[in-house]
Amino acid sequence: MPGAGTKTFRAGVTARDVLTEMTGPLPPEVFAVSIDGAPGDLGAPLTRSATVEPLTFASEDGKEIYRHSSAHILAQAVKDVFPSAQMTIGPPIDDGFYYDFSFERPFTPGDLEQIEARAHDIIRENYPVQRLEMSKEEAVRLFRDQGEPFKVEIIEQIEDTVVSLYRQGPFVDLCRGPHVNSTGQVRAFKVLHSAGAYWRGDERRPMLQRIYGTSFPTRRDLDEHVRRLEEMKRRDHRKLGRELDLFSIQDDTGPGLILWHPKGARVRWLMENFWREAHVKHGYELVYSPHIARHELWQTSGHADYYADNMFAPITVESGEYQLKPMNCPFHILVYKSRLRSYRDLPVRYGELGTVYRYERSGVLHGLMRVRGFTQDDAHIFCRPDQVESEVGRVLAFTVSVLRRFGFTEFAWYLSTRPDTAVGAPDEWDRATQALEAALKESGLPYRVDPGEGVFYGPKIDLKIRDALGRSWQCSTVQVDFNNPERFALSYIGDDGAAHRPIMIHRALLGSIERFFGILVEHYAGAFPVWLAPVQAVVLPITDKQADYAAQVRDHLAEAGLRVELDLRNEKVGLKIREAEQAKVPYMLVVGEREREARAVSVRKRNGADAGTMPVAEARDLIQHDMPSEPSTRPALHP
RNA sequence: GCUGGCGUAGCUCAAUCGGCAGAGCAGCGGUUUUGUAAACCGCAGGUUGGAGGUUCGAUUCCUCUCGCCAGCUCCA
Repeated sequence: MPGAGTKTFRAGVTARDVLTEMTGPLPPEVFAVSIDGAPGDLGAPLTRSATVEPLTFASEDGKEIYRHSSAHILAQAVKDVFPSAQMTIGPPIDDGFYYDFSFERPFTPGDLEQIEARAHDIIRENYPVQRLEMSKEEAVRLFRDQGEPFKVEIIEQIEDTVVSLYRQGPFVDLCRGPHVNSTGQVRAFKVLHSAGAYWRGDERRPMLQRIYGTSFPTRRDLDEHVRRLEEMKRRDHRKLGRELDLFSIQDDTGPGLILWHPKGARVRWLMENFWREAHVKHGYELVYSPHIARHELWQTSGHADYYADNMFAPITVESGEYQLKPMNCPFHILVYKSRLRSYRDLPVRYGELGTVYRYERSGVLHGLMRVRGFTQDDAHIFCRPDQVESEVGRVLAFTVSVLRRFGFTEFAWYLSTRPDTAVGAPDEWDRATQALEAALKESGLPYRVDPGEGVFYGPKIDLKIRDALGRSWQCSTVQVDFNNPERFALSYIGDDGAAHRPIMIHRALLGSIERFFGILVEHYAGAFPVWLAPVQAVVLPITDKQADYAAQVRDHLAEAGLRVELDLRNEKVGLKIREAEQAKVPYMLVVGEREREARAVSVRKRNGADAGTMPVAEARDLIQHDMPSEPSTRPALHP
């Protein structure tokens, strides 16, 4: 940093003065500072020696301040346009900010336009942003006078005796801060949309009107972000699912239940074949279990009590009540229990693509991402306590290799520790948590600890993957379970001849096949990699004089195991290409008179790339080399 | 589940103030034998999500209901 160094100032000097003194006039993009690592206002007075650094939008802290100030500008604009709207809260969020208002009706698109126009004025007017401090009583009086009951409620819950407020022009809001130096420092500002939200997220409390917006340091960054939002829309798996004829969800079937069409089903079985082969290679045994079971089984497992809200109602049959399964674990446990186990047998690894049904509230259903019937790529590992670490290590390596195969290379790992309400002895928890942590360390994977976020029955590791648009999705999870071995009285005979309790590890790599498929559709924008493409190549004869030859080409490739189609329609090749492009077929093999005479094909790759004319065998090799050569997955921890 | 918005042909969308429901694409029939992202002509396609109500008359207004969308909440 230019001007880095140490200098002595009089107490009470502002951060701005310190920076100016040491590095010269502040560049306009600096709108706040970090003081010993904590974000602060440019105008913050310094009372003791500290390290002062400029903050810009480039840092996470800076981005939050910028968006938080943007939310204040939004609130000021709303109050100007609709003085009767009451303010509540307005925090920054991942890609922007929102502000919740209590208002007599929902905001219309026209309202939002007016609000945005007013916000632009406020930015242009460039009000200085000023921090004020006052006693709680004074602040309560101020907001009560201004008719802001929600602000009063917030202040009354603050424990400090003094609260801070920020003023910009005539507008004042309660806020911890920090904020930008003046409203003009927010450059590119956009109101996005509005939706209802409850005060404090509680549906028994008043419905508020939330306005979402976003802001960036330059118009270009904002445009880029808007383009990204449009790209997300373009890739929406619900839209592509219909356009590519992959799946449907129909009213006649019911919400949250998926119909897999032939093309989608083909991708699914390719995913599943790979999954099964990879699991067998990694020492798993595959099992199958029924979709319903006696309700008593779910009482034993505990689901009937703690998971009841997510279960479909039991089905009454002559011999009692049966329950549609929301989980696979009890079945795998019963397979384990079907005979006596020796310590030599462990670990036992059971895997299943198990379809489960869960009652999800109607408002939360979303395409393939949140459904009522889905297939978990589930497995349960029964092992000795001393095997937990190595088993978890194996799972981590396996997970990475499988996800890489599907095209994901960026991972974020999370270790969740003991929550407040938990079963199992604390020292058991400590040992298991240490085993998980050791496995992460051993694997060389960077991870974050989420304290208290574990499941009640044991600690867990979660993995989030980043997709092509930079969004992250949680798919994989590895969970240690102390509870079920206890509930089902699982045991194995140790080398001492006595019975011992095994530890159970639940794990899913893809999470749900449906959801993971949806993520793949969006990640690839429907253009699946060749190994997953429902149709890998289409043969396009130019006239029906090449029909016989085109059929030979098709047969040749099909015999080599490729998924190939033949387009014999009486249409111009331009149309056939257009439709193959729209279907995102990776290879188009055009055959006209020239190709027929030369026993060749003209290869066009999807997105227009011309790969030239070549013999059929060469085209076959070209396509085959565009796929991973075998389904095996070697551990590949380091991307 | 809650709040708001929206349901018109297979898809994308029109239809003034309550006055005969329409287009493009897809489909079907024909013509065309075609060289790297849309040939031409014609035909057919609808209980306007469903039920009820107001009205001489409802896609349009009202009630209920089902579904979808954006959020909230939830997410072992």
